[in-house]
Amino acid sequence: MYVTSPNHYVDSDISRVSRDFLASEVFERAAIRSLPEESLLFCEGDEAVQVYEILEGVVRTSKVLCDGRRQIISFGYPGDLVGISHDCRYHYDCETVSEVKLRAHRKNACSANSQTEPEFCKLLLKHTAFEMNSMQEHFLMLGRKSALEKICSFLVVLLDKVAVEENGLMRFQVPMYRSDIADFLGLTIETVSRTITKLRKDGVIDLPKPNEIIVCQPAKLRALAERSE
Amino acid sequence: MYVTSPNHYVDSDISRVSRDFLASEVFERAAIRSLPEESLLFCEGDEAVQVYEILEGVVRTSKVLCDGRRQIISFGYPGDLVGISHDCRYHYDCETVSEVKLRAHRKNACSANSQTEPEFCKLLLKHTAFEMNSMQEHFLMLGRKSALEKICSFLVVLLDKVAVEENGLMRFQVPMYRSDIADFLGLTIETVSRTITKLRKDGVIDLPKPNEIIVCQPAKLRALAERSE
DNA sequence: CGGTCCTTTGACACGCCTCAATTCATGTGG
DNA sequence: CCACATGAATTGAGGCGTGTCAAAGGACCG
Repeated sequence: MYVTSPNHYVDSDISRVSRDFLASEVFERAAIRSLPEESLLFCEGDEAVQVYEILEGVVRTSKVLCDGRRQIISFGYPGDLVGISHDCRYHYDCETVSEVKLRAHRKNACSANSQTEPEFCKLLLKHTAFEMNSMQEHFLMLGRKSALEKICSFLVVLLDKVAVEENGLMRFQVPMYRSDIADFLGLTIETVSRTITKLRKDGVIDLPKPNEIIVCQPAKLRALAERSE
Repeated sequence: MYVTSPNHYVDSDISRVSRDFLASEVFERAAIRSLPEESLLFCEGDEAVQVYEILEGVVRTSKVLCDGRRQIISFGYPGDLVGISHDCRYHYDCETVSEVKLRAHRKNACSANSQTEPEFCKLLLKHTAFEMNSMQEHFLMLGRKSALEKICSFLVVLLDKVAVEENGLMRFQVPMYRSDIADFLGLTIETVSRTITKLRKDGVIDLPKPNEIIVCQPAKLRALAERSE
């Protein structure tokens, strides 16, 4: 999952398409695995044999600098693929945020044969090309948005992705820690917390629990995601 | 071109591979075009018919927010591909930085047929997967590095990519404006200028002209790219 | 020589970070 | 069922890095 601005040209069915296609029997039977929360799926540098498809739960992909600074690349939700590699090495870490169920496909961009598996290659291509668009949107946010805009953009994405209506209000879970959000948005934990508190005090959102958000004013949240004032 | 940290697993031949392969006669004869500096190649939203391969010169790809804030996604150097799209729309602008010669290929990720052109699809896949790695490195920089680290990382990439030795010192051109560098690194023009001046005063680099850099202490430059002090 | 555009430099403000303490949520053992 | 421990989230005070605004310098060109 990447934080994207509203004026993008989304092929909104790509993840569904991916899921259906991978779930089909075109390829070898894929192994389904379950992992508890906060467990490591793979590391930067590991041999990238498999591509993983998230079926349930949330994962995070990240890179770290030698001094410990971390940048979370993306949060992977059901339907997302992680681990695609062009050279049979993973270039980032992947860990579970919550309990996760996933399907492992024993082919990758490097090992797939374009002659015998053209459809698989085309699927991976569409997926990576689509993901690149999302990453480009995320660039804009990391490089050019304020803390408030970043947090609001992040919440808007979750709102559109996983929120459920309840008494006319949209409610959703935030399964990741504040530190994950901070490392995803290029902020500190404290700034994330302060910004969320500000949104709560302004009546834009409500926080029944730290990991649960109710959006009281979705339009305002979306507006704040675009410009600071 | 993305700013990358040194501890990445690079298939350093990918751009050469791309160039050789696309230059071959496997596909239809591709049109070669020349463009003057500061001209528009395509816009976000345009129909993405073609993929472009840079032969000479430098291009920049960028996205802009409605209020004018801009983020440069990448600088494209000879051997790079720009314009790959999964849904036949370009999702960013592409302009020339210098005079540019390029080859236009009349196929894209969306229009290519994986059955009849498996090699082309595989090539695009390898290219996009490779570029995703570079973008992930760039995330780390945008989100977690200081101005000094950003500038040094940027200069190190140029050093490794285009510098030539002269009297035992590495020298290279910086074809883009300070504003381009600023929008690429998520800084302001003034901060870019101040940081470059600091590097000059510290004796790490020399600036015979604003657009020409001599690296006096490459090791120190590389060290500064990793940690602020 | 004058105009234009880019770059550099300076003064100042402010947003976010740092460090530290407090509050809160959750789980455990008595 | 309630103290206590643990780890996360929140809140506060203060400093620093980078942005903002403005002006000066420099390169290039007609």
